[in-house]
Amino acid sequence: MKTNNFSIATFNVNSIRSRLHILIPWLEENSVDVLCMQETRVQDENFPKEAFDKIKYNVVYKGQKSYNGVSIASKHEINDTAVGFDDLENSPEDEARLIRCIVRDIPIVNSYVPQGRALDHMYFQVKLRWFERLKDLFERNYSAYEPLLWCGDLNVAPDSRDVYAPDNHEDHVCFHEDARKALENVKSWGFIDVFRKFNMEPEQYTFYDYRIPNAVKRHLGWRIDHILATVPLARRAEKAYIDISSRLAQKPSDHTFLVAEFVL
DNA sequence: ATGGTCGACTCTCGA
Repeated sequence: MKTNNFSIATFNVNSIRSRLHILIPWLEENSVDVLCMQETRVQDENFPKEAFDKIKYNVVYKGQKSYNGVSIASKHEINDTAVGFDDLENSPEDEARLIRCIVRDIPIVNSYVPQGRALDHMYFQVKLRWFERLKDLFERNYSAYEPLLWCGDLNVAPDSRDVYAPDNHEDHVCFHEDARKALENVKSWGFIDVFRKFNMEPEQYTFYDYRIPNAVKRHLGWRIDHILATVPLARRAEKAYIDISSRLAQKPSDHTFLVAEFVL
């Protein structure tokens, strides 16, 4: 029976208006229940909602001019949408990086974690703090013993399998020990890496830098996009996989689709 | 070898 199946995907679109030619056909073909998007890079008044209306997807979003921006699309009703953190530090940028909702009674948190720029940059501290604030948000609003999905571009490769030439990237903001520990600390609240549950091999990447020639062919990528689930949901996961079609397309995104499927 | 390419928007920035 199909009725108890639940599928979710995450995709850093790197400008949603420039990626509709990939995004809309992909949704029609893959028909996931939920798609979490990051880096929409569009203000709310200019969000291409009609494209989702046409294929019968509901969509919620929060963006900023030129940078950041997050969105969740679903074939189902989207309930209890909220943006940003529920803390005193919350800023407009946070709201364009964090959106959450409930679909089919499953809470979904979609985040575009700050990249950090450089180890000695103030923004790297902002990044580390972001993971602490996420953990606080999970503790305040959710239970590790109930279904919950945390998806998005987390800008961290969790271990040495998740980046090419790991020895050369120990001082990179997406692989530095402090960044990996910050992610690990949030995971320790009660998340399972759904992709890793099914795929143990190294070199399975969700991001390939535009600036590296033939990065896909040469396996020069990063696994920085993630789908994490609390234990009661993770144990219902059936499969998870990376769909690289978006990186191979004409006018590709630098990120791929990441998909997870559950039997509820 | 320490670059490269995109996208949005100014003539540069962020990834």
